[in-house]
Amino acid sequence: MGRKKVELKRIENKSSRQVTFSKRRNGLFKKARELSVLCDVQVAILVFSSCDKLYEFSSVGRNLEGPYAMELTLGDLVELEKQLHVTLTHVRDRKIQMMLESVKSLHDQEKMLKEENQLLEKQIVAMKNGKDSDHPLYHPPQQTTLSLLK
Amino acid sequence: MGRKKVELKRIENKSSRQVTFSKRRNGLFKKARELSVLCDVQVAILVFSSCDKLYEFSSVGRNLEGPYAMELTLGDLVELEKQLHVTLTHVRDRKIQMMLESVKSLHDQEKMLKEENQLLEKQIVAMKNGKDSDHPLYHPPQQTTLSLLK
DNA sequence: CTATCTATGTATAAGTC
DNA sequence: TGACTTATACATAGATA
Repeated sequence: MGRKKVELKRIENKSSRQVTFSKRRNGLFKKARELSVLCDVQVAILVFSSCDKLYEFSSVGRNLEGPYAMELTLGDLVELEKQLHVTLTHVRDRKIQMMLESVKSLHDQEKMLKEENQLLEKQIVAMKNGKDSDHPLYHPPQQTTLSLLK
Repeated sequence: MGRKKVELKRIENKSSRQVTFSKRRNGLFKKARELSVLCDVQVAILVFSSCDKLYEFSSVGRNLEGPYAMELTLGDLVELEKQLHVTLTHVRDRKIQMMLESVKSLHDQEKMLKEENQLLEKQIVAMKNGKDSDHPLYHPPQQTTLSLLK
């Protein structure tokens, strides 16, 4: 849509890529706004530049102008939450996955540590049984030791 | 962009609204794809029709096609992580927060368990020193016990 | 970088099948 | 319903300031 037909591949020249980004981003948002209004739908767009910037567009709140603006859009929040959930799911979010794995790993480690504790306690019991009873002995607390180490 | 200039307001005729929705939605997604490719950015679009349908577009995974698909884009992960962070911050995502708390809690518990283990080992050492040396004793492995419990 | 200009490529509203 | 067609409106690449 310009003087020349543009090839569909990454624009290598940095500055013209930046210019194109700015132009087309605005164009995209405009189209989104139009779609939202014309067809009475909600549109949200997230654009992540390769640097670190986030550009967002959202039609949420489109109908919230005027006297009802302050009415607190609980529905909108719920909607956003749904949207986010879907986004996260569909964008194959790796972070969630990594965190889930992290959690799992921690659970595993926790389990191992608990087993180790049991082993050590058994060791202690075994040693206790194998010696004189007048020795000062370790009495495992009835509560879990965890709470004591708090 | 058609035979007539269109007014920017909700299209009242249901069927032409549907037609326009379909056309413009595709157009929007195409534009998004182009923006994504040309400017090397990631774009996600969510469209919620007034009924209950969700239409999505996402450029994530754009660079994972072809022979390099398996090369694992660490950069993409980092990117996603950054993006996600920003997104989550912006949209005040609860899920991540809960997971982070869960992770923290597990870390805390892990720390406590480790401390407990140390305490128990000290106990054992103390008991060992307080008795005859010809007793069959527990020898803490040089490797971490964790690996043994694997 | 930001803004504007304009030739040209695209998107799409209606129309037609 | 879609799938094409076509006339037009719109978006925008490159140039220029």
